[in-house]
Amino acid sequence: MSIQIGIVEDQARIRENLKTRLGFFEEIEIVLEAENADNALQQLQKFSKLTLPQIILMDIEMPGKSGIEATHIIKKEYPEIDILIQTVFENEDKIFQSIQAGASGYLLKDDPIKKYVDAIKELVNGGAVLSPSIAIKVMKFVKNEQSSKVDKVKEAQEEFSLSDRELEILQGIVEDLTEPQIGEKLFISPHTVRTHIKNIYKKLHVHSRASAVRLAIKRGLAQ
Amino acid sequence: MSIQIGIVEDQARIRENLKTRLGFFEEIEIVLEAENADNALQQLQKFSKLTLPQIILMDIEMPGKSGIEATHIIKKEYPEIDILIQTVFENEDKIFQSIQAGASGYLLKDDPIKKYVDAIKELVNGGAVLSPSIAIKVMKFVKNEQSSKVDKVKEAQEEFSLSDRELEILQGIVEDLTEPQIGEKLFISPHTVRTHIKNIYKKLHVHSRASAVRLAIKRGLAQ
DNA sequence: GTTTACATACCCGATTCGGGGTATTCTTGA
DNA sequence: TCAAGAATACCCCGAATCGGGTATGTAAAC
Repeated sequence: MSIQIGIVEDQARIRENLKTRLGFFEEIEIVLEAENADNALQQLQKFSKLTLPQIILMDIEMPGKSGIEATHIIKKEYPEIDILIQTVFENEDKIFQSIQAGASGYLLKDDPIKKYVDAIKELVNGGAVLSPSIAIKVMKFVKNEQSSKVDKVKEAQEEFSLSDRELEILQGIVEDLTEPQIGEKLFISPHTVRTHIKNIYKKLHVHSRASAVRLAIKRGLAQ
Repeated sequence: MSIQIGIVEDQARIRENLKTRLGFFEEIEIVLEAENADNALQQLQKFSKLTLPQIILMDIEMPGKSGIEATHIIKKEYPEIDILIQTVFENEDKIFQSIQAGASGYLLKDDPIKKYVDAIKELVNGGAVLSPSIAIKVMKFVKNEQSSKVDKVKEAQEEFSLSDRELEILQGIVEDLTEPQIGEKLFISPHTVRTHIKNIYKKLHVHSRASAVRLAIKRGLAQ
């Protein structure tokens, strides 16, 4: 039972090349080819549910709708189709937009055809495939999203040159404590709290509690 | 020039198995083997900078320090060493902890040896490698982290039963506009703004701008 | 010794906010 | 028709914040 795939690629030379080379693999059957997204979408309408391609190789840069937009639409109307992006783009924008659109794989155009075949097989088995240079960017993203909370606070504290005391006062602001309440908590006069707040606002370049809270949360100074 | 690797794995049978099978590849040279993290760290101290292994195959579950902890330490003291996790664990906890610790690859123990060799080569070339069933989890994570901003706002708006107008007023609060300024912007009286704010606070269960801003940002109602 | 940063403390007037209310009109759904 | 929600508008008053200042003492670095 061969794997039915589609190829969406605006450049005829590349499309024919892919078709030819993938055609050598008897476990792969090309059932759709399109030169742009709209053409692909039109063709998809003519398939019955049972004969839809299982995987579509999708270019990104095409006239009319981009491959990313097409991915959005296909994943919405045909969720069972897996999209394997094939592209020259290694920049993070395109990578993350593709993932967001629902792509299950991201290969580069200069990856060897063997990699394409392996990827197609993995996708059919419910996995995902990332070219190594893409995988490293994705892992970096994951690492950054999960940076230790403590480290982030320290970094931001340094960025804004806040003293430890000022960070404590800021925490009181974020918790919506009044000046006297912060004073009570830290065993200082409300007047002292007021003075610290003025200094904090100066360092953060804000003029109100609302702004201070917003910045503190967005920049990792508080939760 | 062969690739120098290390193997850290507590189970002797698996360690020997890996060693034997990888030993068949002449582009790979095993220069370190350890039954646990501490042993590996001790051995690493005896290498000169020039002879350190380029890649370490790291198990996760071991007595004493886990492979994840060891990865942390190694990436800190020997940042040029790439860590390839080899493990039975497919759960997200372990995946993300490993990535956070600095691993460049994550393979499963039942992946074929060919995949190990390919992964080793890719890591040396500066890429990263994820087993397909791991890649799909990572991509899901990325997709979730990047959920459409518009969708999130709508969901949260519904969660708090805010009207469209109330959402606009809340945006004005987040932007630190005064009541008269919000009124000017939306062509209504400051009194009207005041009334909307009261309604918003009731729905959000807050009592101040600071709290409203904090909640709005944390819950996706505003940026 | 001097300077800077930090922590502490205080005063004052102006402004805004917050919460207690009041009210009318329009739209939608039962 | 009625009720509820939304949008609009207004009053009152006390509380709290904000920004302009003032000041002293300590510690560390030059």
